[in-house]
Amino acid sequence: MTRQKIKIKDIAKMAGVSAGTVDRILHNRGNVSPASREAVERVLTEVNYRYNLHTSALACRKRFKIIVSTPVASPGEYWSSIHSGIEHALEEYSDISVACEYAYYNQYDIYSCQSAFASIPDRHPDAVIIGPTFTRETRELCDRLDAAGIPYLFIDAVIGDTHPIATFTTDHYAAGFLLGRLLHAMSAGDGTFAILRARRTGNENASTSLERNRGFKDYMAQAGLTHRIREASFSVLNPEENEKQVVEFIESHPDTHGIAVMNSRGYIIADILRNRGVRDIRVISFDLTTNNIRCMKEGSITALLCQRPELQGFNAVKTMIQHLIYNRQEPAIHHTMPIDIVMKENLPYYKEVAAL
Amino acid sequence: MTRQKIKIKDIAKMAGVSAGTVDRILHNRGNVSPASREAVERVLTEVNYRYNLHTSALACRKRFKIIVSTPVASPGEYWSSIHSGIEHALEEYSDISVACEYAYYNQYDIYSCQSAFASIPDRHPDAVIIGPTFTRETRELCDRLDAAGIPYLFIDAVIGDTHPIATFTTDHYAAGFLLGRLLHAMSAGDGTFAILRARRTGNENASTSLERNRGFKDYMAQAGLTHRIREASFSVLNPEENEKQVVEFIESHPDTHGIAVMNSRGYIIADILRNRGVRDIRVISFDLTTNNIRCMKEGSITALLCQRPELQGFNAVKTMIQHLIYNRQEPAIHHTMPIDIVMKENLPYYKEVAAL
DNA sequence: CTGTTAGCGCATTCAC
DNA sequence: GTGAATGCGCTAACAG
Repeated sequence: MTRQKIKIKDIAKMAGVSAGTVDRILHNRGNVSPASREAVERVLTEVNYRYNLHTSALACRKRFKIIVSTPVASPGEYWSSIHSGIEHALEEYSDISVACEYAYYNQYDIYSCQSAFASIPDRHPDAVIIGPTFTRETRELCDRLDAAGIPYLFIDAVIGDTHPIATFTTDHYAAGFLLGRLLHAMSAGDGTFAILRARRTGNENASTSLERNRGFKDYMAQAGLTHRIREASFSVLNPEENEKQVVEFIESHPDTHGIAVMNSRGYIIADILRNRGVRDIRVISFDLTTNNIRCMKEGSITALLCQRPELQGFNAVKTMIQHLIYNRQEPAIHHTMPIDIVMKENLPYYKEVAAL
Repeated sequence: MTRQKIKIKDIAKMAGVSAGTVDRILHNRGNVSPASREAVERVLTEVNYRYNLHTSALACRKRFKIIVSTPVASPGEYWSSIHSGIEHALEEYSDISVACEYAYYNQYDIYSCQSAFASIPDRHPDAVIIGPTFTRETRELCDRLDAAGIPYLFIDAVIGDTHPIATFTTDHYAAGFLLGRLLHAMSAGDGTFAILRARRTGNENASTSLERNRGFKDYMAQAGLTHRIREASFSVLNPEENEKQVVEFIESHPDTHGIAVMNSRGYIIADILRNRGVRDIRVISFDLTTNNIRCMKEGSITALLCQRPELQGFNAVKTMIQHLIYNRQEPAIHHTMPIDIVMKENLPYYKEVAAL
């Protein structure tokens, strides 16, 4: 069981070649004879060589610049958690010379995205981490990065027809389905379920909530409850208007048992209900944002579904660093993050950044 | 914002001493004049020195031996997940020379624990990771380790009057409370709730289930439902006896809406119910064991509460490595793991070891 | 195409 | 108590 740590020199010796040759083969650098390649590759199948990221980084004496381009992060909100995961990873890998620069855009303003993306290739990053919103703009950026040979990966959402080295997302459909299941499981009797949709000016990246909606409705259909779904929308930007609409909805649907809010704006609904003294409607929404946490502590939000944004950010940086140092083409891995069900009782233990 | 990376040489220069002196102060190795110490310590309060685990490990060229002593892990069960977290950490920190040796014991046999623990100090480990069961035996081991100056930490449970460098546990009380909340939220009407307790020969470490029980009952009391709790026990070792008892219980309590199983044996109850065609009783239990996962997929277990065993194992090793390399007394940190609520719908995303 | 060799950056350690 | 020398595992550069 004492599996010795295999080093490049060991492999070289076993294969009857030199360390340099092994290095060239490991990194696909070419300039190797078929005979050497074969010898080394046979040894590699026999031993369990784990290459050493840190010394490797030490020796290659490069400094890497990663540009992170995501929607602007408001403190306490979703993207801010992703960024804290990114910062956490930079700490964890602080022995490797990586610096992150940010290129934020306004996720409701396509022009801001265009201008943020336009500058990225000119800044000559070694890699780019993209939190995409607009399909066309993202695709254009990716085309330019592909052309320049700059690796990139997606975080939170994926845009098709691109070539990321990895992706980190949640299965939003499954999350919506789960929301349906939870809301149903927690609601007795014949009440109805409302989907309250946040209206927002501009081209909001709706695909996330659309997927969640689809999942939710599929659950309800499967449970034979489609006829018990009501739908309405409320405005994020106009609180007064908003409150009126929500109250109106509730009053005209007194049999509402549960409300699903398919983005992180659950607190808006929860606050309105609380202010009106309505306490028998369950509200389930998404993401551990400051406001949602407050509402959960107050009891006005029953549950939140969360997608480990810190871990996404952390792993994005980790993966990119490994790619940059190992510098070898590998098939992209698509990571699907866990969906955590958070309630008042297990909330306290989700605060810390999930380690590692 | 370009926080420069501070190195030991920088500190030495700032304090007007040599790098060697800074190193000795950082690691509390003694042989430093008070003047130098003070100078260096003042600099340390001013700059944010992050010491570099990997170069440090590289330079100190030591091999560490960690002994991991836990209950025997059956494949697919709780301790096995902890061990996979440990193995994962060894991979992640494979640049640092650490080897783990195991010293398993049978958690139902106090003698096996005694003999496993007895041999540990003689094997001269650099550190010990303990998954404790028996209070007295553990305390004796810890005394010997304390005397020998060998650091240790606890995983999964904590024994008092000891001096671990860190602990990793779950708040079992909170988990029991949450289980009560969930079971209640998911059960309409006036049905009753059953606590089915697994009976086991030998001195089972009951403190975990006791805490869960307490939390569960406190939730029920708070919700004014104490009178709706029923209790019974079943035998883990005797399946036939077992089935008879459970069936009897169910039949004599036809108003049972939900069953809480306060350890990972939920599948035993779920299987019995399923075989009898009982489908309207919710079963909630603990841990993502193979059998519980199967039952959740089949729909016979409604939810599982889980405590990230992989992460516990991972972080235990990570923390110990940092301690060994940094080699400096720091106050013990007691980590409380998140309690994950896992249902059929979010189950698939919990399979992978939570990264980093 | 391959072997050799000189660092990389840093913490440690050993002669003074 | 100091400062210079050492070496970790790997890569890059170069001479063959």
